[in-house]
Amino acid sequence: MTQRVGIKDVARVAGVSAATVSLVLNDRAADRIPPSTQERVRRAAQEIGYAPNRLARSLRTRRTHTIGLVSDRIATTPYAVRMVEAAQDVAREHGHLLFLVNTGGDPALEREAVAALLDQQVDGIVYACMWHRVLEDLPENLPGDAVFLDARPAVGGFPAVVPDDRGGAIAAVQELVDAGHTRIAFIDIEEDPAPVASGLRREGYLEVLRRAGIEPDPALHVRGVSDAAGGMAAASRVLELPEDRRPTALFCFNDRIAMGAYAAARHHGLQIPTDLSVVGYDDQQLIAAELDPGLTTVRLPHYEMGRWAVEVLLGARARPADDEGAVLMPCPLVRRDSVGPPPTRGPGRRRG
Amino acid sequence: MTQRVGIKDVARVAGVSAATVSLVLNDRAADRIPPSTQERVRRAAQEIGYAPNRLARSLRTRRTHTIGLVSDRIATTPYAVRMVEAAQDVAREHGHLLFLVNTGGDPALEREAVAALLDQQVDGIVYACMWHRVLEDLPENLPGDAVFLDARPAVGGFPAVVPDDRGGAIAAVQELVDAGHTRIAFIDIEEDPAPVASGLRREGYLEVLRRAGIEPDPALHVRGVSDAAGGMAAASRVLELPEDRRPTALFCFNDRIAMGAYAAARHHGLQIPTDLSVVGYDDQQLIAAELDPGLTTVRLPHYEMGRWAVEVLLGARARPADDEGAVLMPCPLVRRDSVGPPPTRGPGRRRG
DNA sequence: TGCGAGCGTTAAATCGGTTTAGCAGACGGA
DNA sequence: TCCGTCTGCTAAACCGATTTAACGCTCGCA
Repeated sequence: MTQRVGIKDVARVAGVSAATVSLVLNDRAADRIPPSTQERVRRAAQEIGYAPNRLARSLRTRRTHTIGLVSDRIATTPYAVRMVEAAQDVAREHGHLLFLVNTGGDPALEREAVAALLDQQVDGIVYACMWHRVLEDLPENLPGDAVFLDARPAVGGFPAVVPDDRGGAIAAVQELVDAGHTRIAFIDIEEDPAPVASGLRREGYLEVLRRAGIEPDPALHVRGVSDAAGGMAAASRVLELPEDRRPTALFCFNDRIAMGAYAAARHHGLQIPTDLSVVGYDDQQLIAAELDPGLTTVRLPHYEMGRWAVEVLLGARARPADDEGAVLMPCPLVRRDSVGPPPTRGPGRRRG
Repeated sequence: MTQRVGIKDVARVAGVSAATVSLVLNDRAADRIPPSTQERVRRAAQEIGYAPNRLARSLRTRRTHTIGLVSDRIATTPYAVRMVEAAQDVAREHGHLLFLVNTGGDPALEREAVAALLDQQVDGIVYACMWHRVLEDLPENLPGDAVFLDARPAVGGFPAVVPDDRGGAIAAVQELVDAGHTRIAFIDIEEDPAPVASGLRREGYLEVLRRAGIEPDPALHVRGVSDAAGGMAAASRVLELPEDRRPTALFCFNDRIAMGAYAAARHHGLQIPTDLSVVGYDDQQLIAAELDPGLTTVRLPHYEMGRWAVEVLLGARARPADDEGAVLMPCPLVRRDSVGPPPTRGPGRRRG
């Protein structure tokens, strides 16, 4: 695993000094060294397969061309994995290597991870979370130029990017309103404390209703445990409402809830999308694309956010001003086959 | 992001030389330096918050305490993500940092990634694949002490770990036989070339039938595209067989296929597990645990394999002998609720 | 002949540690 | 008193690159 050939070997073969080799290979030679010598050096390097020891280089230049991604669990759960992919892609595009550290959210481990990365002289650190979070306590050794991904520190001054959950919810619910629905339930998740996304998506939901002049019905906002079983239970509750209060469409907090909603619909003999329309959130490939019919949902822009974070970190994208707050990345609607017009025979439209 | 305090600062504060500081902090002082001095040095280091620059240290010691994980896509797909988690865990336990590189399977990128890691002087490289694969061509610059994860190089000499697909299939099908089934279909996937796992799981399937004295019925081995729709189509084909040839149990190549099999069962008015038993493979949380009823499946030991690979790489676990071939990691059966005895009224048992 | 300028190249310092060889001083024994 | 040993510490080399200051040479010109 040791580096065989060094710059001195190249120098010897080319019949010049190590300094010349360095100059040539780093294109600092410009007009100081004649093309003939440059050619000789390059050929020698090529010939003996020279590749500079990046450690030595970094020690001198104080730039390692490495960055660290410290996350709670994103690299180890199937949810937000594309953020890692994006981070890696951008790193590679800029000739950087990516250190990955998972902390499981343990503050002590986080501190330790940041310290280890700093000891390695990384050029920058991205602090990423699996879900949209607001962070009260940060590792106190986090460098000032860290960038936050899918998380927003309570204190200002750090660039941060989070999904536009409110906007995504608006798109989702608008899709249902556009299809003619007026009785739209929001199958939220039950968690304490309520996740940031929950509040924001609810806001979006209410916003669309308001714009459409639909009076929100508190009975249509239910909560369930965030899995298919929970979604099934919660969805059942609204589907069992008396016919005139029953929703014709469900906006589900996430795709797993939606998966449960599908089961509930089956249970109640309702066909999707003929009798009931469903929209999810997250666009989880393993669910949304595999359900039958395919689930219309909102995509979390993990890849885009990952790119943004590392691009800002590496200076390839302008750092937002300190007082700008977190950047909101749009969540696009992904249309599949779970939305249709409300059933004509069913609970009719009231105002829409 | 620069390191403020260096070893010289500690030396100055403690009133000794840098050499002494180094000796003390690396516990090479033993009996050469009196406790009082050691104490003084340590206190000074603590006081000014000294942490050694790992780059400089590595340059001298020729050990970076970093390893590289180059993979096709594991870090960016929800499937085998736990391998990354394991790799990271083991790395941390041994005081190492993990470089992550995804190549998407592109040989040029792979070569480039390996080169970049070697330039960084990593202590070792794990070459990982998303699925159990046999590799014909390796990046030619891969160091001789690389370890393979979920992949087996065609050439020998490299430690490698893969899942025991044959054993997992045996456990799965045995579970069905033990429940009393004799007509068991294998819903395989259709891919060209056939994945290694496909052949191995088929072997396991046939092995159990043989042991149980059940004549394999070629009509019960069908293939479909590897997603829920494909699984539904393929499962439908066997469920539409005449009643006396129809299977009472399905062994599905993976959980997505099984998800489709659930849909097919519903379509044919069959209740799981009363009318039809189903076993999957992979134990994909998003599917197996969320289906209703919960899917009995076989777990791919991603975490265990990831640990194994990095432990071997770091010498924490004995390297298998060169002629041993790939290590087979057991795939445990995960019992949930999709297996029951065959229906009594249904297609009866023939020999079992 | 002497001098300055420009050209091509390199010696040497540097980054921040580790490691080896050895120095200075105290002490003990002959 | 002298020598050897032991104790406690440090100077200096080293890892492998980058970077700066400057050297030697040639050439042109006065």
